[in-house]
Amino acid sequence: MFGNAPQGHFLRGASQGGEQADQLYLGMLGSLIAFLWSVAEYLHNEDADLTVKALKGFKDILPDEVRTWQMIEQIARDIFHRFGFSEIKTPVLEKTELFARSIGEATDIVEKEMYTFDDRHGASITMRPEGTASVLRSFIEHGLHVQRPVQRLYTMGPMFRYERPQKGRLRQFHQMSVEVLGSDNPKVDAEVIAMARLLFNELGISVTLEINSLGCRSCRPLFNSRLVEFLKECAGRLCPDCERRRLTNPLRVLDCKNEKCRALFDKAPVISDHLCDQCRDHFTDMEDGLKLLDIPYSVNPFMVRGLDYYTRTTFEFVSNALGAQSAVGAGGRYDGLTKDLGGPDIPGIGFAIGMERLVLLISQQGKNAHATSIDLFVAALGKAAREPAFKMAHALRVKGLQVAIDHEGRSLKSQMKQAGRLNSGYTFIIGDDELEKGVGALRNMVTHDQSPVTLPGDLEDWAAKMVKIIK
RNA sequence: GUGAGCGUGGCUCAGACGGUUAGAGCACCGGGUUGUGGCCCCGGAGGUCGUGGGUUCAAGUCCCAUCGCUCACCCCA
Repeated sequence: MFGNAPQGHFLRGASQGGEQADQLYLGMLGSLIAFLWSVAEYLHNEDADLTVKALKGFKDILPDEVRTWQMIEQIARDIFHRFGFSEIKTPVLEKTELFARSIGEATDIVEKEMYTFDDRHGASITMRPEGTASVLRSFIEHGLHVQRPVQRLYTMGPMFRYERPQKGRLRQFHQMSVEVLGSDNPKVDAEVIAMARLLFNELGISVTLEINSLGCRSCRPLFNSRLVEFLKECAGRLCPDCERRRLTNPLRVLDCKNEKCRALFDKAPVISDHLCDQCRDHFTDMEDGLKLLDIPYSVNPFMVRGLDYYTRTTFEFVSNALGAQSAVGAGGRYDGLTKDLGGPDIPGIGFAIGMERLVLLISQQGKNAHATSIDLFVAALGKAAREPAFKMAHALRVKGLQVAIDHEGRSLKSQMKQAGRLNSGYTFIIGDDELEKGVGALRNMVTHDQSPVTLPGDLEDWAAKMVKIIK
């Protein structure tokens, strides 16, 4: 913003400073003009707003909203633990190769959405766009499959994708994701789906479940080639979007909302007709599992996932209250992925839930986070009371109470107001009178009862006594 | 990457056909109660009307540009 100001004027003036006084004078004048110039330029600069704002698509989660996040996380952890899952935390940065190999080179995520850059030694690294790849990398790297035949893991944290932000979609977003590694049993698929279902139920939000099977590496190619062939016959009669998708992402075409396209697709090949025997059995066994647990669902043969690693079971929890980004949670089976990442061939299934979308739903229909509250507000009146009050507040905090205190020397009325705002259970009032008598006033903020409490001789004993009264 | 809508105190928004000191509610601070919260009443602080330019005697209002936000396409959690 000072970029166009004349440069080097000071040096010029200084280096020739021995020559003549008026030259020095001219140099100083030049400096002054340059300074005024840059100030004027600064004042006229259209980017003169000096406030630094968050990056596009990156959002602050303010304290009020954090309470909702904490509630979600607490309920989620509780449920995951009930199902025998353990938390794992992996780094946000990984080698770019990890995602290229797992998600797929040709996917939108890898092609144009990743935050990828070279580190200081020129190695290509990427901020994770999703969680599964990292968890599997860690699983393989530490040989977790050796410790236990079936591992149940979950993780929570930020993910990054460079997309145009819109409702329910940010560049930094957060997921809770869950992985079961080491079993290809279809009942595990049903169990994992049931767990997600339970989480939505306990959060009080209504979502519908859609399931599908994408087949495996032996039967999907056949379906794919039939589909591509079919679409080739439709060429020219499809909507522009579909004409494009026909070549880039054939499965997506079947999901088109255009009526003319839909009419054409009546005769399109359907994945369920092309599943191999094992895949079909797997799917029906999973359906049986869902029925056994009374999990309602619908089969959506057009459901397609944007990550290449999915095989067989895929599923999505959708809501019509989210705008265009209707999926709150989604996942599927990814048998073969560990092998692709250079590890042993271990089957797996998992899902991810988008936190921001969950929060959006909860704000509309879900259960509210508890209001925050504290145990006690210590109100000190007058200079003499402040130091003892400060010591008492600390002693109570050491004993485990949630205590607030005001250091600004405000009026009692103002301090009472603060206590009310903080939802304090009690207020302890100490002023000159109380100091003199050695007795403070403990006010119950709910019943308005006020009772005298002797000021501490021994701080610790006193604090212990107070805890008994208040708790 | 493409398209549309919107930018006025911290938040939600009013501001007729351009016209003189730019308003309200919520929130905040103080007072009414010489030391007692939520309700009520009174007062206060807080805005270069996103930014730059243009038209005009006069621009929050009209025009152009630019930046930002939002929603949608695409794609995904």
